[in-house]
Amino acid sequence: MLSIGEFSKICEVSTKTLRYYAEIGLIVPDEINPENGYRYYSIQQLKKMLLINRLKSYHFSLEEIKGLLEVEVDQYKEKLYAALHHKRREIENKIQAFEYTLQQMSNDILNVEHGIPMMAYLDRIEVQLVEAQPMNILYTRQMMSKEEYALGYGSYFSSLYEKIAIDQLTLLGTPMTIYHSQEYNPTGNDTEFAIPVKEAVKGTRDFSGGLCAKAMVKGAYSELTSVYAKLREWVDTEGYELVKSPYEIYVTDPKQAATLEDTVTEVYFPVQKK
Amino acid sequence: MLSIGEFSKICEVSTKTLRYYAEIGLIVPDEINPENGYRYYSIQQLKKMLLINRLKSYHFSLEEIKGLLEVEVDQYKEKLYAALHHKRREIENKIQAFEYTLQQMSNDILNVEHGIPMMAYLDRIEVQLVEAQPMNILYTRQMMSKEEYALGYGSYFSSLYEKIAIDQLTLLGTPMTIYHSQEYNPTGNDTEFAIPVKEAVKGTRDFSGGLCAKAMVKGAYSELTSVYAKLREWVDTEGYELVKSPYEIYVTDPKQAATLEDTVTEVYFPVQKK
DNA sequence: CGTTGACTTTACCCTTAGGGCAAGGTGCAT
DNA sequence: ATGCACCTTGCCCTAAGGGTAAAGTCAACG
Repeated sequence: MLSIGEFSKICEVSTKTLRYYAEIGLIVPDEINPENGYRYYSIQQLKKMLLINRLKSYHFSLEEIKGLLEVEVDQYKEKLYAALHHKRREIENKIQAFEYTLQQMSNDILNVEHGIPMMAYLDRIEVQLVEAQPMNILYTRQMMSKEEYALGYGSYFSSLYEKIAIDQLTLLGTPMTIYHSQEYNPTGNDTEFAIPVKEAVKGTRDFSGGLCAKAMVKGAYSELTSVYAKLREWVDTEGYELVKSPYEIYVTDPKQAATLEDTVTEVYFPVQKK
Repeated sequence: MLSIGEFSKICEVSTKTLRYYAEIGLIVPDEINPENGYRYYSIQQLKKMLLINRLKSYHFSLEEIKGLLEVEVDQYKEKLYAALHHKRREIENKIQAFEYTLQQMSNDILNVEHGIPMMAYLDRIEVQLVEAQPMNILYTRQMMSKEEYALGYGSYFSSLYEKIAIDQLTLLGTPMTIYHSQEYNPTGNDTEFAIPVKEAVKGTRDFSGGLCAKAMVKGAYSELTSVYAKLREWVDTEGYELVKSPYEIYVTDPKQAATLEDTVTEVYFPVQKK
């Protein structure tokens, strides 16, 4: 039997950590002296502790590790296998996210190097008041979570284009997205994908148009939230109010644009004077 | 002036977050109604808030962001530039660390696929009692933190080899490291790098040898801590005690070994019967 | 046998970046 | 006047321990 100090030195974890692990039931000393409360660990527990350390180094949470260690023997192998694969995916995703961050950063670093303040582009966003023409649109509408958003964005337009091709409809504009949810809801947003067409067949509807505050975004979508902020600010300070769902028009088809830099998106806020 | 709710919707942050930011002084509403405590944000604060959001997306902590925003105008550009570069390095390091983790994991995943328990290698570590021969070693000794460790590990041996070449000394063995610190200290450890040589010139000393518990590690160093654990366990259960500093001998010169898999390291614990 | 120093115990507060909930006060529209 | 949406403060919660304090315990040394 090893005292907590000996055990901690062998495993290279602090005694504090060992007490914490005992508290949460991750690894409880094999023996506790009932007189003085001293913890004693067995040699067999060494292997368990080293396994915990390894799983920790793989970024498993203590909760996850505990769950894994409590699995019955006959399921242990499968569960461990699944957990490792799942964690690997998680880490790969984190790496991807970090790499995306690096990309975003590099843009701002370039700007700052050239003496351009990071948020300077905000002042270059121009808002205009325009009268949007009513149209007939082919549409599909559903709730979308943030993940589906990045994933299936293109596929909805694809199915619309497919229908246009099959029914031999006449294109009258570029694709657009209409955001029907009042506020941003992380669990899901009521989103409509649409393409203007000439023929008023089934699956199409009127899109009413009207007075709109309009802003243009060139390049990456990452600045879109800022454009929304800018539009809302404009609507507020100019004494208008939002009366229908905001929408975006993808002037250059994202699938066709050679580089991301060339894409042009227009954001519309249907408004009226307060 | 915008109420906290309006401001929060425009910037896409929660009101809770805005109150928290006011509390820590990151962004304080331009006006607070002294009668009812209502917070009112100005249009100008929008840009600041959007900048905060962007810096947050670059994984700056709120503390760091606050520091950046408080910098005087004449230093702002340089500080921001430095901070962005520094953060980029941090993220690159994180990616590297994650990629290293993936490598480590892949090994265990393979094992589990083949039905080998993850910690099975522990049982294959063999500990022997050996009598180490006394030697004469050329040495250099200093405190090393964990970072220096990974960094300058090779350079210390390089300088020893250089001395051997210049003074035309005769090599009698492969390089070794002696750990003089009793316990692992994160801030720095008393570490000695040495190479056995024939000639007892200045810069060399006697290395006394004696009874040792010895274990061998093949391949990656990542399992070294387990080997230390195993050795300590062995020393404990067999009734020995550590009497001098543990040391490692790199049987295959790390610089020469074609692949990491081929490297062989021996770990020695000088012991005596209790 | 007594004392000292090393080791151990529990208990409490601290960390990040807010989320959740409750109780109570306000502003605006009907 | 009433209702409802909005706002306020205050308290407790998160993950994985670190730091410190006060008090009890162990083993070795003289």
